[in-house]
Amino acid sequence: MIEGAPMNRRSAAAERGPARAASREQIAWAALAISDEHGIDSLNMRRLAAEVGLSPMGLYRYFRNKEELYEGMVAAASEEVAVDLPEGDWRERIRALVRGMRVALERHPSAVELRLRRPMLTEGALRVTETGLSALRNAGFDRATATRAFRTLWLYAFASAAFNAPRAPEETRRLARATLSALPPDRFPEMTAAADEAAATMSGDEQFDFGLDLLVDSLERRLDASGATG
Amino acid sequence: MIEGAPMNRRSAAAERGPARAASREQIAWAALAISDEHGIDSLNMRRLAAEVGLSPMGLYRYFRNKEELYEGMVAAASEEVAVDLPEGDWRERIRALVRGMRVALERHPSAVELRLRRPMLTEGALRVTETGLSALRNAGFDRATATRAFRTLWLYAFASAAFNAPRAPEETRRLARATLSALPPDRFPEMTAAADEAAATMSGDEQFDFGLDLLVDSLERRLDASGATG
DNA sequence: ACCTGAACACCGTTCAAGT
DNA sequence: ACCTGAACACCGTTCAAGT
Repeated sequence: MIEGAPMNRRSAAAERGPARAASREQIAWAALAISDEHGIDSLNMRRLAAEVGLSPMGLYRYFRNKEELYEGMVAAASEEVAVDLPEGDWRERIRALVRGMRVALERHPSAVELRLRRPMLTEGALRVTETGLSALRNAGFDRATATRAFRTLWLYAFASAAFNAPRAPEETRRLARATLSALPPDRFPEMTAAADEAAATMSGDEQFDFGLDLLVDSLERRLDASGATG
Repeated sequence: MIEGAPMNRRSAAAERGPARAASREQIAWAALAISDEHGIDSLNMRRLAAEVGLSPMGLYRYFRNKEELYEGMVAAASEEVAVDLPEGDWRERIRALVRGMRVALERHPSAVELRLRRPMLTEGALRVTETGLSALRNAGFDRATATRAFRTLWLYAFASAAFNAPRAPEETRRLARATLSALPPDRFPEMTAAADEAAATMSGDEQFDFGLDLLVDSLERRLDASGATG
């Protein structure tokens, strides 16, 4: 929960209209649901208002404008990242956190798109960073390295959710495979030969873990090196 | 050049109107310029038409609809990635390519945003991938590893351009620093202590190179390992 | 055949009018 | 004081009317 939003409206006038909205947060979730399913451009105030049982203008009591609604959506989505990490090895802890980020972000592609437009320092997002920094610091990284490392992992999770999670993975792969193998081999020798492999890298757990392992392996190596030196 | 667009309109009726558009590509570049500077939402057909000296409806002779204009913009931006790599060490070659991607993408933030909505297999983009795959294959990676590795590097370049290149870097850092250091230290001990370091990771070459080195170092290690084994 | 202005169906938001 | 419907200033795109 981000703030003490009014949760007591429903009892007052519940029967009228469909699914009457009770709070900023509930409206933000409804907005997320619409734009995750139909695309961010299909979210409009009139549609959202109907969804939560308000007049279009009624929304402006909860959000000053659409931009503020967007902020609420990002805040809602970032609440969903799991921050209870397994005990034990720091590599497994950080891997679990980054995997959890990706899962949550893939569920809310529109939140990723909104985050792209402007950094949003919501409490949910800060909690994730705090958890990641803490895991890395406890592993033995100095403060500067830990912050740079977490930012890199954070970027990787966002990138995977943003670019490696198409709405229709199978269709995307098929299209990519067809396009690549139809290229002129004299100018695109590698891609025509690797059409299948390239299509396979455009989504999926295997690709995600490949990159995550690259990052974590390097970090481990640096930690060992600094431990040997200092 | 992506296709043989008509380049000979200017001579026909050049004097009328400001900067009369001569081709699909020139219009796409004008659209990129507008949306890179003022944000993708500020790009509209009426404004673009005025910019290139056409009536609003005149644009529809070049692009069937706005979506097709978007495609043209992504195609134009991907032409700008440098694919002439330095001779020598594969690590320097691949680093140069990924750095070049980031530079080009940062110049065209709106193209990154558009690419997010849908994969776009333009010739310029495919040329970049072909170059990267070729560099990795020549270094000795097998086909499957080379494609997964390039996809990871590709993701990293896009993520850096998308999330680590704010329109106003200094203001973003200042805001982040202020927000983080104002957090309650009992619940956010790491972030309040690392506010300066965290703000520094939100943009800049140092952060970019940190992550790029993590990836390239790991790849080098795998190459050595596979060479020792096979 | 080519181009265009008026028009239509939207959408975010203001504002005066309701209770 | 709270809510809302009409209205305004947009925007993408259709379509009939111009040349």
